[in-house]
Parts: sequence; structure tokens; C-alpha cells
Amino acid sequence: MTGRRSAVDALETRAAILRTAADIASVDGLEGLSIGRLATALSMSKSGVLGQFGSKEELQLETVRLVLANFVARVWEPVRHAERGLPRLTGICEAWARYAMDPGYPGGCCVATFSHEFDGRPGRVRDELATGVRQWRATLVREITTAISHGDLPPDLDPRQAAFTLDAIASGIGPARLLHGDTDAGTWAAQAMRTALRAP
Amino acid sequence: MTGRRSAVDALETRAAILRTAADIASVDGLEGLSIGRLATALSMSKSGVLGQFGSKEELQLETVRLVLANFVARVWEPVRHAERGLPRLTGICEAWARYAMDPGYPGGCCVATFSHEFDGRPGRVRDELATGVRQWRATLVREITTAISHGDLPPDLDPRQAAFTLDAIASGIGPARLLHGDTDAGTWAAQAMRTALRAP
DNA sequence: GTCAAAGGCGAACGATCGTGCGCTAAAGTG
DNA sequence: CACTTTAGCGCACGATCGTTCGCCTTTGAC
Repeated sequence: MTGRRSAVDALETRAAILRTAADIASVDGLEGLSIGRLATALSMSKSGVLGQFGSKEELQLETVRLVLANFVARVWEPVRHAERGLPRLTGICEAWARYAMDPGYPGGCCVATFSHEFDGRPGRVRDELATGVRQWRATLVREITTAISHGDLPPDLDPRQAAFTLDAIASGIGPARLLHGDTDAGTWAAQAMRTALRAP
Repeated sequence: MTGRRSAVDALETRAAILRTAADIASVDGLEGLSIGRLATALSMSKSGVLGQFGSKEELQLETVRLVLANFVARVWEPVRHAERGLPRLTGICEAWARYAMDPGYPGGCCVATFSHEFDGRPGRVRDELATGVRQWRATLVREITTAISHGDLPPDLDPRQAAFTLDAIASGIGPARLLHGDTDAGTWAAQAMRTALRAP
């Protein structure tokens, strides 16, 4: 019936699957994501979906990679050419809060959702996620350290502690917006991030 | 085979089921919790477990109620007799950070986990959770407002914004500890909470 | 024109999911 | 004592889970 498509089309199929997978997983979690529902949402067969990845775990891993790449594109990419240290850092905070208020997934920022879903579990998916998030943490620590050494942030600010706080505040936007309907959550978070950086 | 136990024993069975349910759900989520696994963990039959609650949704609702009650007992109860306003508030922050570092569930604080799991979904479980968390938010706002009116916190601090920030910071402890192995997350969070209250 | 390669479908598998029914047996009531 | 009540078990159900297999069909290389 359908037959083989070109290599380009196959990549498009793969990308479409992953986009839909991220949408579903943002609501129901990476474990709640099932091949059958994914196939139905894409008007495909289960085997057609799974054939692209081999196993559900591989599909989950690719979804995590897509979501992390999307996060970097939305939060880091716009500010990577800003001046190192505090200017770049404030840019990150603003972009991050804006992203969390409109992440492009129906169930909110996937990075925060997946982190809470997998933080107590073993496995490759958790490791992939942890590695990605840890790289982001390292980026934050680096920028904060630079800002301190430039005299733009207090010298007794602990970079690792500040990075933790920024991450926590941004991750709190999702539940505030979706669970409690706080439309001001983005503004609150941006404000809280500024405060967290200003004093130790 | 087993027959009927006394009414007291029945309540104990119910409580044992809910405790185990919370343990499992803290790791695998309330939706990842299955009757079969729960029954196996308790050395019971599936029908014996389900018979206590009638449906999985009812079991989830009861689990949410237990987890919320446990949160209140661990975070609110110890400080409810402290002086209203800032003293009580700082007590809450310390107890909260301590609780999140050792919540008694293998998968971390269930309130934070469930909030992220259900924030994008409809249904009774989500509503029950949202109501409970909203009550807690209201408590925080009340204490913050009192502290401000007592002159213990800056008058331009927005109570709702501060309550959001405290919640976000506390919820960030779980992933920091479990996903990244940050043993200092509790200290970081307590410090960040103090900072969030000190300045707007 | 021929042929290997590969995307995708349809059907089936064993396992597990949530749920319902009927039973047993102990506890409470008279 | 007899009798109702009920906690819990065993079994079965339809549905869905992840995964495998064989087949069809189109594409690209020769």
C-alpha cells in the first residue's frame, strides 16, 4: 500500500513521530507514552512507529534528546552571542521563563516533567536526561562564576547553589501555570531569579 | 482461606496498602502504579487490594490524600504553635527543606512528583491534588502577609510571588538530590528560601 | 530491465492492565 | 445457636501493552 518513501521522507517521518511523542509525553510522561497511542495519533501502524527505533526505550531516548535540543535552542541559542557573565545570565533567565510559559508542548516543559518522572529510577533514559541537565547546570555555573569574577555578582554567592535555585524556580513554572492557573508565573519566576542572583 | 478480619485489622490493611502505594508511586508515578504490582508487593491478591477502594482512581485519590496529610504532618504540624509570621515562616522553610531531603518515600516528595505528573491532565486526581496544594499555598501567603504587616519582611514583597518561589525551591530538591546526587540540596534550598523572603 | 534495500502495514504473540463475579471463612448480632 | 456481614481469594474477561514476523511496494543502484 504505502511502500518505501525516500530517505528524506523517512527522516521526516522519524521527526514527526518524535514531535508527537514529545507532545504526548509532556502530558502523560515518557512512561505513559505508548506505541499504540502514538501510532493512532500519527495514523500509522504500531510496527511502522516501532520500526524506526527498534524498542520503546530507544524511542524514549530519542525523545529525550529532541526535548533537550529544543530546550537549548529556545533558551541558550538566543543569548549565546550576548556578553559573557551577567548580561548573558539575565538573558538566559528571561528566555527560560518565557520558554516555560510557552514551551510548545501541551503538558509544559518536558525537561522539568521528565526530571521529576525519572529522578527516582534507574536506566538509560534517566542517565541520558541526567547528563543533559547536568551539562546545562555546568553552563549556568560557568556564567555565574564569570559574572562574579567580573564583579557583577556578589563574591560570596555560591555558583552551584545559585544554579540549583535558578533551575528550581524555572521548573516551578509548569505546575504553577497548569495546575493552579497562575498566569503571572513567568513574571514571578523572572523576578525570583533576579533576587536569587543578587544576594547569597 | 483468609476470611474476614476485625474492623481494626481491615483499617490496618487499608493503611498498609496506601503506604505501599505511596512508596511505589513516588518512584513510578500515580499512573505507573498498578494494582498487580501493588498486590505482589503486599503478598495479596489483586481483588483483595481493589476491593478496598472499588477502582484504581479511588485508590489514587486516597493515596493523594495520605501524601498530603503526611506533608502537613511533617512540615506544618511541628511549627503550627510557633509565633505567627516570620518565626513560623522560617520554621516552615527549615522543616520543608529537611522533609524534602528525607521524605520517607524512596522516590522523593510525592507532592512535588504528583504535581508535575498531573499538572497537564484533567480528572479527579488532579483536582484533589490541586486543591491540597492550593490550601498550602494559601497558608504560605497568609504567613508571609502577617510577617510583612509585622514589619519582619519588606512591604514591597508580593506574598503570592514569594509563596510561588518557596514552593518551586522546595520542589527542586527532589531532582537535585535523586537525579544529580546533590547532597547539599537541602542546605541550598533553605538558603535560597531565606533570600527569596528577604528581598522582593 | 533487474535486483537488493528498506519503509511501512497487518496480524499475531505472551504479558499485563483494570475490573467483575462467586466463593470461603471469620467476626459481629440476635 | 443461627444468621448476616464482609475481608480477601481465585478465576476469568476484554483491552492494551511492547515486540516479532512476514509481506508488499517503492526507491535507488547497476
